[in-house]
Amino acid sequence: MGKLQYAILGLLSRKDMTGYELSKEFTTTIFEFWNATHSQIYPELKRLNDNGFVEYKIDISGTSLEKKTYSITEKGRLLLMEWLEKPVRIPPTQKDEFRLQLFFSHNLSPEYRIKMLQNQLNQRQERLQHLLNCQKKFDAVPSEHTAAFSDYLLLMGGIMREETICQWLQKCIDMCQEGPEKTQ
Amino acid sequence: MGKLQYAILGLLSRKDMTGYELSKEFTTTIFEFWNATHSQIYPELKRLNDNGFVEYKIDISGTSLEKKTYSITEKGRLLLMEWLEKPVRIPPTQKDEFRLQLFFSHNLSPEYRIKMLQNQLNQRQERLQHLLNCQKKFDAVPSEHTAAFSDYLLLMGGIMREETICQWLQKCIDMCQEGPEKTQ
DNA sequence: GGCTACATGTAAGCGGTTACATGATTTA
DNA sequence: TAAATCATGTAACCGCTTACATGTAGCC
Repeated sequence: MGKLQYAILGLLSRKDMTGYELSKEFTTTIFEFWNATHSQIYPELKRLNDNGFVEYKIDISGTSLEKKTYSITEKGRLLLMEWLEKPVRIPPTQKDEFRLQLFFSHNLSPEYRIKMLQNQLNQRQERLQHLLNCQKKFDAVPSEHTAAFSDYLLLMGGIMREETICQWLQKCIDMCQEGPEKTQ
Repeated sequence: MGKLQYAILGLLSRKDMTGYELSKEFTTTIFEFWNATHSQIYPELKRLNDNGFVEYKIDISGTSLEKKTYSITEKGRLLLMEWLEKPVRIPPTQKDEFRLQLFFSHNLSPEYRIKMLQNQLNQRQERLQHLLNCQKKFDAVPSEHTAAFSDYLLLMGGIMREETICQWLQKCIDMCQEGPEKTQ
């Protein structure tokens, strides 16, 4: 049932990697929609190996440092495909601390509510800028079936999402400012 | 550090409630951005009570059924305010199984990729429709400082988010269909 | 009388985070 | 030679889910 195994199998389906390299992939490439640290990854790799979904060969770098380079097996590829073909129900809840705060913000002064909205807006604009910079690295839309095509779709989704959140936050700020101005 | 306590304190700041009623709030009112079941709520209420953040009085309904109606204390209100005033960093990762699948979808046939995108689109459209129905219940924008105003802002955000996700998914489908058509 | 909703708890297990623990290699 | 990075593991703890467990009240 655990999803981490599919994330690992998926990454290994793109490229053979060590546990260390996998953990870097989690914090750099796919951190927007999944993450894991080495303390989860190493035990999971052991489990996947025990069940025959991955295998590894040991490389020696330098004189004695052992590296386990993992690759996905045919059995692992079947498990990955099985999961990919299974339709996913969108979860009813996406936990979001900021939204929770906003929901209870009637306890706050109007200035403070605007302050917290502005703070979120700044952070979202920063993230949007970062994603737009990532998009610049693509000089054209990658052709289908390449791994880069999926990257592009996900990046596009991220940009659209951040843009909308920024619009929403701005609209919230505007609505909060309308009130006091009218009464003055 | 646990956020559940703030969710409970926030709900109790709106209205005195029993643990049972709280659990219903989680599954009906705020389920979009937080959730919890009674097996988490009851122990948490006990902890909050032990620390003086909430208190309760026992009501008897019928002849013998005991209900503990909880209310937030002054100390609890201070803790809630402290949290509300603390700026929240947006988390780097929002786990999303569908995006993870899409990221590895180069292993899939083009038809299957479109199928999974279409499936998500259907689900998102359904949710959007539901949120739009909720919005109809507001015949006007509630005035600031009322609890309903926050409800409205959150609902607006949900609608904007779902609309954008639908647009994104549609765009993904279009881009996946462009390729094959060209080659035919 | 039977079903659904009301009402309150505990326990086992899982996924995930943080900290503990060790050692080699590379680079400044 | 000291620091950063590479590399692999384990352990304790926490939040959350699922299941266990019990009993009352209201409705058909």
